[in-house]
Amino acid sequence: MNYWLFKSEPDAWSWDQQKKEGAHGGEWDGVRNYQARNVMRAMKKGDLGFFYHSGEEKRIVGVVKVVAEAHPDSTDGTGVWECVDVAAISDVKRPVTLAEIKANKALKDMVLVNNSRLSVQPVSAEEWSIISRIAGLKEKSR
DNA sequence: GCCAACGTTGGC
DNA sequence: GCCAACGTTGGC
Repeated sequence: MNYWLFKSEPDAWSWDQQKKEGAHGGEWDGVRNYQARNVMRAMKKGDLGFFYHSGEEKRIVGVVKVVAEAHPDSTDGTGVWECVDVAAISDVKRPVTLAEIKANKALKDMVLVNNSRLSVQPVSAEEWSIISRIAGLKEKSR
């Protein structure tokens, strides 16, 4: 099991919209960055990810599950870009802000802290554990 | 609104 | 293959 973080401007694609897609989920489409694409290629069905709102909010607001592994992005005509499908599985009890993450020494190596521009990121098992505890997540979505 | 960081493009 | 110019992202 690996862990990830999906970043989105809520104006472009919000956690509410993600939840409305239900358990079946939908494409994490629109990514046009090779590094982010490669991160998605490494994902396996059943992996978990944090859903992060960038911009005004700058906080983790939910947890998603990878429900389909990398496949061509239906919004791309060139055949270059791929995406995974993700489904919302849980709200966080308490959102975890970027400020909190930055203030936590154990999280100083997070990609979110060091390469904030990467829109799809890996999260280590340790980082996942720390944040999910702060977020008040239930055991099954850790 | 500004700017740093990063990626892409295109001329050479 | 290098690098300047430019565009975008996202935090502040």
